[in-house]
Amino acid sequence: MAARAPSGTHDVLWPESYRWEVLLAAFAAHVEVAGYGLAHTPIFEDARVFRRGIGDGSDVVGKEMYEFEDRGGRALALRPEGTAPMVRAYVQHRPALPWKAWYATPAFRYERPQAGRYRQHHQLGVEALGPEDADLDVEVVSLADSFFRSLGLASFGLRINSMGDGECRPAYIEQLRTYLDQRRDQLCPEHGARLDANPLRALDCKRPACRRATEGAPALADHLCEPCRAHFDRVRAGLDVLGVPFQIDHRLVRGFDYYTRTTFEFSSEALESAQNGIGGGGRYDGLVEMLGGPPTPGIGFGIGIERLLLACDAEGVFVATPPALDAFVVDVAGGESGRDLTAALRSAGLRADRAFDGRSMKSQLKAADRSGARVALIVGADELAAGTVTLRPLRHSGGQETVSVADVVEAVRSGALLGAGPSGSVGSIGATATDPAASGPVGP
RNA sequence: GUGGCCGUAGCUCAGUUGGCAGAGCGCCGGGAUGUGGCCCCGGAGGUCGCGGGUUCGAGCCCCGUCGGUCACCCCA
Repeated sequence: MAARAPSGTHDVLWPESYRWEVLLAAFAAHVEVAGYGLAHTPIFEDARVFRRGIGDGSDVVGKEMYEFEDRGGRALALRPEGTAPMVRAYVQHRPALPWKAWYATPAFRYERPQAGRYRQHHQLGVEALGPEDADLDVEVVSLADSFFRSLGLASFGLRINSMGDGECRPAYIEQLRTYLDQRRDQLCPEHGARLDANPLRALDCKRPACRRATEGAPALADHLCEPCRAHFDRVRAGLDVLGVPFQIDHRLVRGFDYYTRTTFEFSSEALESAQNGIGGGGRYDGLVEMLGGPPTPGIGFGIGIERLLLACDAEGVFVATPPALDAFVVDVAGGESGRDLTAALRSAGLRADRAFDGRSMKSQLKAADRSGARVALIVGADELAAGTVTLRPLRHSGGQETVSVADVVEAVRSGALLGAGPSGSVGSIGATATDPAASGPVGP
């Protein structure tokens, strides 16, 4: 039996991995101009970091966490999400507030894989700690929205809700519990049983039974205390002014217990599959305290890279094409000359590859063609004797040219015979990357 | 965790009432003396996921198992 990646995990190979590179660079650029700095935290944490923050009763902690004991008997867990570790890092190091950080990380959940759902997936996200200001909520939400749009996405929706705070939520939960208690037999088995632990979950349930039973349930937004109501109003007004379209969704509860006030979720409308949530987040004003820090508000979002790219595929946007090689070296005269020429090209900053194993010229040229290089540099017995190299364009049918060894690097660099100069070194995104003319082959 | 569907070459798949394991693409080589793509010829590559059963005989039928995939729940 050949070895293979564990269930629910996947490899990202070239050229798809190039797309990931460009995506990460784009995200970094997008959030760093807004003052967010990259933070790396461990891929596993003391399991209590998640139990306390996300909540024992949540699905993610209760049945999906990858928990293990290390050789020293410590209870650890692979991170199921990005926020709790970042907040743990804040509590431990106490950087100055406001603390604005971003991350890119794998996340692990033991679930049955399906389209758009993995046991190891990858998230991009930001966290902003300190301000209670509703304008920070607006900043964080619009940052995600504008990032999606910068990739070319257009078919997605944003839903927002307010979860209230310690002041108003307990009273609302009692009201909801009373309402649902009278309809307990109508709820689906799972949420009927969990009604006492967390009745909010029933609002989020998609089963028709729960759906019907919660139809006329009181909405949290109608029971917010004055500060929470004012906060929510200002968030909505800010999004309106910035032109970020959204819908209020009273059922939007989300699966982590730490959320307070603003919660939000982005869904692709282009994805056919069931898992169409491409990003989500919310405010977590109590989380820092739960992890042993001083009362400190915070808000953040996470974006699922795999789902985001699936959504891009569905919309036909964010097509990142790796830059072509500048040259491919073919040597049928012993190999020394080709070896040295390849090294010289690379030292000069050009993208160059070559053939190995002394194959026939036909074979080497075939490899040159497949490589996507703009030009083949051929060294045979004649060139070796004359101290020259033959430049053969590969992207169009023009003639070839003989250049002295000393002039080869400059000839490739200047794009002689090629109809264009050498390719750029780093990919770009958005309009540039989605425009085939900008990243496709060149030539007359 | 539950359910549907599917496991044949590197990839996509065909394989008739059970009777010699195939195609396309890809890969390697060749098409005279030094030239890629298009075309032509040839070649390599398989424990038919694995284990049992039925049968003279199983890729095909039966049971189990593992894997993949989609869906539920939940989430990125």
